[in-house]
Amino acid sequence: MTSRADAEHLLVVDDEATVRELLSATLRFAGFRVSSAGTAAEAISAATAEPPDLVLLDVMLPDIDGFEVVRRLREQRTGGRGGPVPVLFLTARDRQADKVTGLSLGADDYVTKPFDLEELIARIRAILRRTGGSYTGEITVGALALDTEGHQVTRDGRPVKVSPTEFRLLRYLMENAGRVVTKAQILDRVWNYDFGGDASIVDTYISYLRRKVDIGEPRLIQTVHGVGYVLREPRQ
Amino acid sequence: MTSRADAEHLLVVDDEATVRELLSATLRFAGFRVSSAGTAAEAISAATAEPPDLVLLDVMLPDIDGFEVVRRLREQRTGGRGGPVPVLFLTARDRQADKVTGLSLGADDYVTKPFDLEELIARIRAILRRTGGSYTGEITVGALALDTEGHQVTRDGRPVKVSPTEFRLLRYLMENAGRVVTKAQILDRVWNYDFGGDASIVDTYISYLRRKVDIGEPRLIQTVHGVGYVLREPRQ
DNA sequence: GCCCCGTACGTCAATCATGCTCATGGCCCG
DNA sequence: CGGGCCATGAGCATGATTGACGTACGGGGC
Repeated sequence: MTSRADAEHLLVVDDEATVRELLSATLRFAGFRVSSAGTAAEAISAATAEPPDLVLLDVMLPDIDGFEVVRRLREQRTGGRGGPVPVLFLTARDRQADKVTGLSLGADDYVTKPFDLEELIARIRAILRRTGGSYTGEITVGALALDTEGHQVTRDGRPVKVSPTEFRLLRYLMENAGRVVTKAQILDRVWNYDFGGDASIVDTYISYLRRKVDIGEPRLIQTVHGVGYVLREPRQ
Repeated sequence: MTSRADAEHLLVVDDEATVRELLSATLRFAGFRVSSAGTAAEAISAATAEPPDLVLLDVMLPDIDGFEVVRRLREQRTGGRGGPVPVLFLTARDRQADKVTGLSLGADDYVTKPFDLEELIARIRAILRRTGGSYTGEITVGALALDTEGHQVTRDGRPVKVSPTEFRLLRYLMENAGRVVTKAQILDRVWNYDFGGDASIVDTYISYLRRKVDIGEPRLIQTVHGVGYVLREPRQ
């Protein structure tokens, strides 16, 4: 799944190496191709070398500010698909956010640090979808459909009401349909990274999901004893 | 959705880089192609290079005043569609407004800073519509219809009286029908960008709207717990 | 033209209602 | 027997609603 040649190409720009690496690793795992840069100058040359489909940009950089970077990127129309590169801003939660808030309404979006990685990936996909990428807002497995933009789940076309956590869990399972995911992976991706509780919460939520969305035959959410869970359509 | 080659082309002229970026990002997201300029001289050369369909012009520029810019733009008949370029003036709320009002130059319009972005986009579309664009002034979702030009809302054909803020909120929800929008997004787009208050005001206005326009079945304004709100027609 | 008043609107805070999250623990299956 | 399943309920976060207050605006009287 990682780094296919046709995968979307992201450019991560942040001066903190830790953040940069965390992001790069996560995004690569999520199936993107990722470059990174620690300064504005690096960012611009990287974008010139290989035009990204999306730039993740820390607003506060050591050399010049993020807005200036955006301007320069756009001057060179470095968008991987022809148009201006969309930019997702990374910003601290303080008042800097306000400025960016205004700035970021739309193709440009923003997230405040510390951010939730699932959330981040969702935003990235939303932007790519809007700017002509190949993502559709809908994932389908068997009779189940999940609309990420509308936050709606349907089974055989009928809407099913699910809570936010249930939604995130189901989305994760559907994104990884056919692949077994461990409880640890689920905890990492679906719950906040600072979640302190017990992993058995995953059992509980799997149970909730089964009751709500997996009541018909065939069963889609399957347990792999001692390993984890997998959502798949049994072979026909 | 962004920046198709056939999208309307706007030119943003403002000497404050922040405002310029704010506008550019927002308008790009709204589907326009956008150029920008920080001075009158830049504006004129940009308009010559690629004739815009509409100019957004700050009245107070460092080099020469906005009206002079308009005169020069029109001398060169730089309108993207043949006629004189329509201009949307950006002005402070104080005395400047009167001057612009007095101008009353046909297709032109003005907004006072601080403006809310939804309002701005609506005005832009209104002008483009008048000058030959393709936008219609009406949005419909289910039994609800909203006339962006006449500032009128009807439910099953019967008019509903809504306040200005209620109108902007409903318009935003209708423009994003089927997509969940967070309270933060609503605050960003529906309230002035310098609104400092609490996000709970959104709840309040949702409540107002429901009482006024969402009293029949099926309910169109739905709450997505922990995420935001969405206006949609339930599946049939 | 000026002032006064009433209405409408926007904002905030308090209260109430909802429903979500998560720990616990008993039972069952592999 | 360990791992998984799921019912239960406490505590908490979120949302809905309403009332109160301040202000802007418009109309009418002087």
